[in-house]
Amino acid sequence: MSIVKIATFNVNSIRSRLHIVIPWLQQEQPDMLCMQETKVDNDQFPKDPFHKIGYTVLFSGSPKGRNGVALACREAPLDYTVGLPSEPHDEDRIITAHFPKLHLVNTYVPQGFSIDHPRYLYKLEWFQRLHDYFRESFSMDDNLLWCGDLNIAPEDIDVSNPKTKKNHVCFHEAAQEAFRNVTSLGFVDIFRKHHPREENQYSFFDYRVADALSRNIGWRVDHILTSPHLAEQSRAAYIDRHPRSQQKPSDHTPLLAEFNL
DNA sequence: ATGGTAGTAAAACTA
Repeated sequence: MSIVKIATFNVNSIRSRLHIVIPWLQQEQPDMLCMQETKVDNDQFPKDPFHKIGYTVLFSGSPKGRNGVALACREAPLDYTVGLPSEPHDEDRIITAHFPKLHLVNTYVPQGFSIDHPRYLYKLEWFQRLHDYFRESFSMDDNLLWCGDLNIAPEDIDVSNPKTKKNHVCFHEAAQEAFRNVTSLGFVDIFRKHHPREENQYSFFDYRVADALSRNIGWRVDHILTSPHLAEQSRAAYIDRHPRSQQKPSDHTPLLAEFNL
């Protein structure tokens, strides 16, 4: 049995965040780092810096220069796929990797723009398509882990001023319901398991809010969720605010979880 | 109540 450390981090452009991500990996030494919003097409992904510090890196971007997901790991997976099985595949939003001891799904869920916009409907449908993917392609009796920037704060406790955010696409009731529909398959929120009812724990701080970090005005929209059996093997979960204090930080900060596997 | 910043890129568009 060994400790397996898994992290998720919306890097908001991997090329602009290498000065944070590479030293952070060397210091924290997670077994797997799931990244979102890499904002780079596959032919331009900076894989050499990861290889030089002993990490394999898988990635799935697109020519659009937005979205993009990646997975850095100390040991390469048995195999991996990108995209959802249903149309449109959104290969720049989801990467699935199969390891000997667990199955990992790293997602960048659509943000939604505004609750009266077609992109919000797309977000709600995306959660449903993800639900169908989990139900059809995985067993909740396996060690299954779903993580990433899920663009949803599940409850009032997960945002600074819940009363002012009821119509925000990352807090609106319909989005919360669509998210709960996925977690109802049996997913356990690993951060909440270890910090029940703990307030002021956020993973996203809007650049446009002055001094958001020091005033702790943020959102908990990045998550690590697992099947019940894997949750029983979790030993810790924590948000690492340190990278948010670096030069040119991402607007998100890493979330980590440790498991006895 | 609006707009605030940072990324992609090369003017808006996205978050």
